[in-house]
Amino acid sequence: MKNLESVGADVGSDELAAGLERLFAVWRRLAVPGGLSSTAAFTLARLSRDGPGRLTELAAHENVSQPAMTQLVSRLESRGLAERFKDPVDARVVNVRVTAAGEALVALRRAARARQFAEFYRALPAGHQAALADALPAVRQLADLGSRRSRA
Amino acid sequence: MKNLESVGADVGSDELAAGLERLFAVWRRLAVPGGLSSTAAFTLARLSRDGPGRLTELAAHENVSQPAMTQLVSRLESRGLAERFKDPVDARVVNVRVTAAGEALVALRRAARARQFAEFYRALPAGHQAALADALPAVRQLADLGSRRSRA
DNA sequence: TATTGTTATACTCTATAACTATA
DNA sequence: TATAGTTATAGAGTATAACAATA
Repeated sequence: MKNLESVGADVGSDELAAGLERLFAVWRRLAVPGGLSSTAAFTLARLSRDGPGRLTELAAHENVSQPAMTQLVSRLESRGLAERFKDPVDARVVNVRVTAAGEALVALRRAARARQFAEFYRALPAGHQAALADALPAVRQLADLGSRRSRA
Repeated sequence: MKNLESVGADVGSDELAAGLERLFAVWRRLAVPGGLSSTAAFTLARLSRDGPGRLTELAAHENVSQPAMTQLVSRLESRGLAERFKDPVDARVVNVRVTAAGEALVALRRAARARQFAEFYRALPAGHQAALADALPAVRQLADLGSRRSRA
């Protein structure tokens, strides 16, 4: 446990960011099935995780223009992975949800990535495996913090 | 410390993969300067980190076709971020290295991301910060394992 | 009038196929 | 012949601008 008032925390954060940057570079190259673009994959995963959402909200969340999201949703819809449905209180709004096929694909992709990640994980010494397991709650909270900010 | 022969290790790995998936969904949306495409950014960062490389090797490493890398390198070159140079022993080969301007941009982008990551990090309770700091060596080794496999 | 979403158009990035130069 | 890279061409994905419908 370190002194919280020292700059130690900040230095650790920079080094951690550098490590995650490298890990992400590895992560993004993992082979996954489905032939989805990066934005399509993340949008589908987010719909699966957080439930249906408005088109505009999805666009904002993925840092993409509204027309781009219109077309992305159309692509997902034509592949049967997601579908539009009307909003009960505002006729302008288009809501989007994942279909069963979409859920299945998300699960398939997640499993493929998890399988490859497990290979690396198993190659780590026990101490490192334990350290990662101990960091899982922190990782989750970081993800929560990041998701929350994006909706502000 | 857990029993290494149990399935506990695998379960931990799957949950970890799910947590990282969410963290990377946040990570990829962090605002960074420079207007580089995803592949351009990762290629430049990799050249900066691992030194010069052959064009074909870069294409393979980024999971991109050789023509795509030819054009990506041309774009980087026209922006002054990277440059081609001849191989001393094989005239067919094109080697690529980062320029000083390229290094500066990589550093700028890294710093921008680190700054935003630090915000989240500081919002974590001390215990979670410590857990992440303790996991840093494991994160680095995971990144090493992933990079190594891609060159096999 | 402001907001939500779509359509129209152009640009960037990528892949496949065909080509050139060197080994 | 095989390998390294480039050029040619086409398709996917995105942005900006202009539009339609609803609040």
